[in-house]
Amino acid sequence: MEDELNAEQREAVRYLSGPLLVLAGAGSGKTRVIAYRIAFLVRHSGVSPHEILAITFTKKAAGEMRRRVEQLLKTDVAGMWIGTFHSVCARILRLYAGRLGYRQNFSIFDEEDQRGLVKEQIAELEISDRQFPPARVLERISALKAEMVGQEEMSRLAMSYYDKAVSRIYTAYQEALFRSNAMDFDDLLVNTVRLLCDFDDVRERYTDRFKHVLVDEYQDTNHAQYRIVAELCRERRNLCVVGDDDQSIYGWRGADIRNILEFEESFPEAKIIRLEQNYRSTGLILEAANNVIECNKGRKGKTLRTSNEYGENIVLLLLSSEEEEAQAVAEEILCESLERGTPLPEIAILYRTNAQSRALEIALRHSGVDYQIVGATSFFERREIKDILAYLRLCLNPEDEMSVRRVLNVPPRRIGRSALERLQQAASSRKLSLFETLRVSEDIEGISPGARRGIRSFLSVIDEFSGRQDDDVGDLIEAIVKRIGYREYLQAGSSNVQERIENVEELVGAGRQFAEEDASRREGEEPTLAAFLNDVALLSQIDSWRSESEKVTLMTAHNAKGLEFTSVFVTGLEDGLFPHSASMEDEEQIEEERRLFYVALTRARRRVVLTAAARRRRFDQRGSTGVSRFVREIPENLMNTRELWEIGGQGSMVGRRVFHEEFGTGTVVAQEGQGNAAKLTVEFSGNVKKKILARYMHLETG
DNA sequence: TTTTGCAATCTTTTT
DNA sequence: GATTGCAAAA
Ligand SMILES: Nc1ncnc2c1ncn2[C@@H]1O[C@H](COP(=O)(O)OP(=O)(O)OP(=O)(O)O)[C@@H](O)[C@H]1O
Repeated sequence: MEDELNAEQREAVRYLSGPLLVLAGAGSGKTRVIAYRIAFLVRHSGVSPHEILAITFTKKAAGEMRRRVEQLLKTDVAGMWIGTFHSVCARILRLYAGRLGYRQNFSIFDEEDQRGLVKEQIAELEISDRQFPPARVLERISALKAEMVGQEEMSRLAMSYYDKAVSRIYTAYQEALFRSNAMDFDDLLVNTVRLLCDFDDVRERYTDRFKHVLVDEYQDTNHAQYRIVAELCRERRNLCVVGDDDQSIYGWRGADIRNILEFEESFPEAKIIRLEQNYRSTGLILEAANNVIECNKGRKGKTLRTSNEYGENIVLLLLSSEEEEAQAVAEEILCESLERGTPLPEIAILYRTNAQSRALEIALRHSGVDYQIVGATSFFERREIKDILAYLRLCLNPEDEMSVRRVLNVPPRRIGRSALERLQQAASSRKLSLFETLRVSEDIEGISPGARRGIRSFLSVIDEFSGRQDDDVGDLIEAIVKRIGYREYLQAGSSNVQERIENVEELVGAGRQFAEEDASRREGEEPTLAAFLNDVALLSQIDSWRSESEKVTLMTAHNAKGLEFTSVFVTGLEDGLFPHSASMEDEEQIEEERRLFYVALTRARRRVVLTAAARRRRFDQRGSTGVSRFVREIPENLMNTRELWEIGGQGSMVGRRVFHEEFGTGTVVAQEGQGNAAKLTVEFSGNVKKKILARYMHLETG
């Protein structure tokens, strides 16, 4: 088994004398170290799988890791805990949430729930939601939680008007969550830290159990996650983390790159092993990627070499519009697949923002290239699915206010805005949860008889099914759908009836499958409704992706983290898009964008194609956009540029920066005609104006 | 109360 | 260019 490792990897696999950081660049076999290390521990160090905790970035990565280890050991490792921080925390909290005053069956609020709840608090506090957009406030709250700054601390620290308002919202939000017996994503981490710190017996249970802890993608952990790791390793100190500071791309959601940069300070006796051999990419791709990432400051600094072939140049395609860019990508993919025989699943199209997928989809469909999109609206985010899930959540936890609000009147039960308002008022004046208020709604004035009947019928549904939480999940879903007449409801109203009904059937199927799933994949956990809801709430976008035969994959660069493809297309490489304009004011944020570009480049084994469009339709009318600065950081001799853009393309060139061989750089002030035949009036430096045919100009790329 | 239609606002990335 | 929010009509 060990001959599939190089000397440094082997050292990392075998090192057993305390905290270990494997710090290494892209494609250097870090993830492989984790898998082999687990196998090594089990086979040669007498560690039982049951005593190992491994953290991956996604559920999908966890599944692959488990499979890899089982392949190496040729036995199953059912007892090993492997999953994301969030799923591991949820599992611990299912047992111990009671210690923190929650009830066992707490709900996990997804982003939509969170936003709704924040919004509600803002309204209740009579704060302007124009001045404090819920999404921004939520971002802020989430960042605070990731940093483990509690409400009390925040209210003490808040000095500015803005922070004081955020602090009040934060407090109200936490109280509302607690009233709903619910946790958001951040609470899962924060509450686990509290549990491990404040309850010795709980901590001991897990520190006794987990003799070894391993963490992949350590560069994207936040402070709360660091605390969890630190608590779990407090005594044994058998910790192995792997990561690459140059691939830290989640700073914007609270990930703290210092976790990896300052690992030695946190764990003073730590050993650091560097891997310098890249097994994934061609020499040229690596050289390009290295040149880009070297523009960042404050790095650990790493060497990365490869003995793979040097390979072919990167291709840079410059197009006039988003549509042409997409078409060019589609054509290039057809070529590649026909001429070189690259299988479509070995090709990925990456982009900065999800919105970019649209044009690509149209072009691919047009060219008859099958594709698969990661992200977008996933199955479990569809309205009909979330409706049913809300009922399931209520079976376990009727205090879940967001779910009550979601489905109290779905299907319609004549409980409209006025009735809901009454209920809400009564709830807050009597200090009851919304659900409890429903129970006593008979004594509440101003509710129409129809609405009263609706409330009774809603309550009877919930009562009926909360007694049946132990049913097979699939059966339970089917029974609920029947009981509330959900199919009929869909049939009567909405668009896409067929599709929606099929989705409901698929959910029933997913429930059945969950109930039957073999125990090893669940690490010995029972297939309870709570476990099902956990799973669903904590799915990540990439989890639904399986490399499918004869399909190219489209996804954001973020989702491509950790993956590899023979051929990678990185699209939309314009200043303002990648790097994104929202990140362009701040040097640190630009560096994160650069790391993201580095991640994108290093996904490729053999071929990289970069594309940019001169014009792009966007509602927030971006001004002059040139080719991304990141592209210009790649040495020119490593790229073959194909300028396929028509300089005067469709639409106006006025305001664009252009370049002329003789006169240099200027700005277009007027245009007659279209395409390369257009006559452009260009103002060059020193107020020199010239009228020149577009075909003699170049679009300024920088 | 529900449905429909228009308007405003928004997208950067996601567990 | 779509989704969500709000107002008016049924
Ligand atoms: N010692 C080795 N010999 C041959 N191939 C290897 C070796 N180690 C790793 N690889 C291969 O190199 C590729 C990258 O490995 P892996 O995904 O573990 O790297 P990584 O450092 O986690 O990458 P990244 O940080 O870019 O996600 C994989 O295809 C893996 O199979």
